[in-house]
Amino acid sequence: MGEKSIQKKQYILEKAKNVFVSKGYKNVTMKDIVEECEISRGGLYLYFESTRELFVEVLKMESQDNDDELTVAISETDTSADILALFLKEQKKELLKRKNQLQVAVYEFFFENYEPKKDNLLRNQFNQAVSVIEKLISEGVENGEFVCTDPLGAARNIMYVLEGMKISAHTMGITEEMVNRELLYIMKGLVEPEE
Amino acid sequence: MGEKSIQKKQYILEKAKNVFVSKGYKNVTMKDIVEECEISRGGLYLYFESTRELFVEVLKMESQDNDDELTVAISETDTSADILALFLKEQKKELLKRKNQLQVAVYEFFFENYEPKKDNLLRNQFNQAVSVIEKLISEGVENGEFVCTDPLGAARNIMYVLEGMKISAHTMGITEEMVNRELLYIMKGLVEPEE
Amino acid sequence: MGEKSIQKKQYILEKAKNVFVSKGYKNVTMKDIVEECEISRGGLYLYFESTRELFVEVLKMESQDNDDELTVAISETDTSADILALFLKEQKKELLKRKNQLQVAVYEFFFENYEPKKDNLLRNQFNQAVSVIEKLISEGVENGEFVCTDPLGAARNIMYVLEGMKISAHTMGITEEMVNRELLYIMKGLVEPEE
Amino acid sequence: MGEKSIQKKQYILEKAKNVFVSKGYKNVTMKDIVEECEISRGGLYLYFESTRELFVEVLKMESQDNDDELTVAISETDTSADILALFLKEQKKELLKRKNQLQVAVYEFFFENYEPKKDNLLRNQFNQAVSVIEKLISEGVENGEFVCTDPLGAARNIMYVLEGMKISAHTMGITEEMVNRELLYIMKGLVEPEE
DNA sequence: CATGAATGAGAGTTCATTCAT
DNA sequence: GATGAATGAACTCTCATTCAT
Repeated sequence: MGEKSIQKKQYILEKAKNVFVSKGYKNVTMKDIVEECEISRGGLYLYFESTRELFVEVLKMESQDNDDELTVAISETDTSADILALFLKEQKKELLKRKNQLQVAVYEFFFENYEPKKDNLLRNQFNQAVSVIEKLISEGVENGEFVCTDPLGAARNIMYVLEGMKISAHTMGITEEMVNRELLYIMKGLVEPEE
Repeated sequence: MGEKSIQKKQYILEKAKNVFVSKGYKNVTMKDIVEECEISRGGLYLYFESTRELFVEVLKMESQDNDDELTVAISETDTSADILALFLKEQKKELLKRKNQLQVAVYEFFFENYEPKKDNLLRNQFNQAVSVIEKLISEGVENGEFVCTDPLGAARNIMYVLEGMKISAHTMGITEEMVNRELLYIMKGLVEPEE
Repeated sequence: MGEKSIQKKQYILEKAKNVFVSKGYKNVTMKDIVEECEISRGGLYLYFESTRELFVEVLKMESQDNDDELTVAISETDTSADILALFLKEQKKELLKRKNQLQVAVYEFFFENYEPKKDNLLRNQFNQAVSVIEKLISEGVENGEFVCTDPLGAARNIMYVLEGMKISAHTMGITEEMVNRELLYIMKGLVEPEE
Repeated sequence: MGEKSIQKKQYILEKAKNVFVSKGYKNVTMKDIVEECEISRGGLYLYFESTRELFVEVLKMESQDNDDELTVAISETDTSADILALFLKEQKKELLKRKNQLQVAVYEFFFENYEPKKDNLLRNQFNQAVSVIEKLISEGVENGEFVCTDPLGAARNIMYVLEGMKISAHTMGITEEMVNRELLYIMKGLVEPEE
């Protein structure tokens, strides 16, 4: 497959992402993709043979993009608390933009394609985020910004709360106020330990 | 529709629940239901006109059943801490039984049928659970079992963690050990305040 | 079948007629009839076994009713010209009441059930009407009201024009003005012979 | 849709016409068309999405064909009376060929799709024919072939008689003799005015 | 007689997938 | 590589008709 083909593949993935964003995963048909891309039915099959394969590739593309963003952001900030705050702010932003994300499609995809044993992208991302947060909290404790006897536990707790809010946003709805309240509760737990 | 029909309707709902449990929501066709019930195509349409309607009814049935269970369980126990522990134990049990629950179907259904304004079953259940937990914590604080300056915040935090674990169970997998770890973290936050 | 049954049969036919009037012939299902009658599905089959049978009976009932009406009307009038005018006025009334007649159903029925050899209700009615008109014209000629050398031909011409207007009313539409114009043309041909 | 597709579309319309000719309009299903065309179910839907759309197209095709025929025929004849006679002869031919025409389907279609306000194909054809006949009669009067004080009225009368015979042919049956008789009556009215 | 639940055939429609060009 | 026509399986839904009660 020449360079030209790689560009076309990329083009298809961008268009496919739009479709998954607006229709989720299960609702998407090869026909939808073909129409969004304005290519021929047969043409699509030269590059991808199912919506599943398309979604996997879209996901790879996305996770690559996200990693890049995160790295960039972190490199521009200061203290641990600042970085954690920034991280949470990013999460909040994601949580609140409705109708504009791949999240539902991701859920639908993993419902069908959940693989406990093999590499699970979501789990890896989750664990990675836990590590980052744990490290931030530990550093924060060291330099006196945070008070916490179990940084790992706290990090996991934060991540599960975020996951909880993420799914809630799509099933029962969530407002900015609600997100703020939860994030504040978390931060208070780190800076103002209960006595 | 006489009494006999009501029984049949009930029968269909039981069978339909099985189907939703094993196939989720979106994958289910009227044909699936018909085959599980071993009735004729037209026969099913006498009672329900879409998988959507079937699912709504299954959900009503389930939430009724759950309310009953909860009430019964609570009436048999003692202190606030005990009740909270029992509640969490129940949640844990739910979390860990895989391939045996409606949860995925519920998610899929609410992705499609999310209604921000009107009565949202999931939100109502969530809020109800928050209230119960808040009350339990408050009572626990009063009788010295717990230490907590913000019972409502704590209750919400617990519920979001549970939601986070619930969705995680279906997308990245979760083990008993992981659940225990989280619940322990929560309980520790209530009984052993950080110093 | 007792008297009670005959009444019920009559009841069903009245209701069935409503359905045929509003939906034509081919669109009507046994279900439609059942719903209009508010009886059970099986109940209808005790009396009629198809929409075809129902329609045939409705038609018999109707043609009986029409004969009665015609007789009554004629007995109350005077000269031949008057009677012919009355007859045409009746036809005009029928022509112009849209959405309120069996005519479309009749057409649809005879399209499917046209029988050249056997007794054909429509042909009989047509021929009968031709005879009546012929007689009226002849009488009119005798008493100097009309001028016509071929009363039978004229009668047939009139009937075909009426048939033409009747079908036109349902396929291309017809207005009162248009009907008046045609009837006037016909009457002028009888009273003011071209020189 | 390339040239090839247009040919196929044409092919389907020809076959569909056969079906409409033999089964009328309402009785025809997409399956009937598919079988007549010997193509796949899905294949038909590539070109037409309903029997309604098919029929509309068949009708367009037919009316195009008819216009062509008429023009050709007229250009080859002489006097007004000759042309009128030719026209009536054509009508007679149409009237008498049973089981070989679209007429019943046309009626059924317009029963359902009668549009009083908008362009109504049948009305347009009717009016056009009236104009032609009127002109022929007028010309005939001018050159002494016909005697008629109201050419327009006569033209309309003729067309309604033709319509009447057309519908009668399908509901009560009509023979060549009957048609001849009516046409003769009409012609006599034009050439031998009553005294 | 009367009911209405139940059946199953059949119509409509959509798409994943193939394949000749 | 690319096209898009063609296929056929699968699903939804509706009714005529039957039959146990």
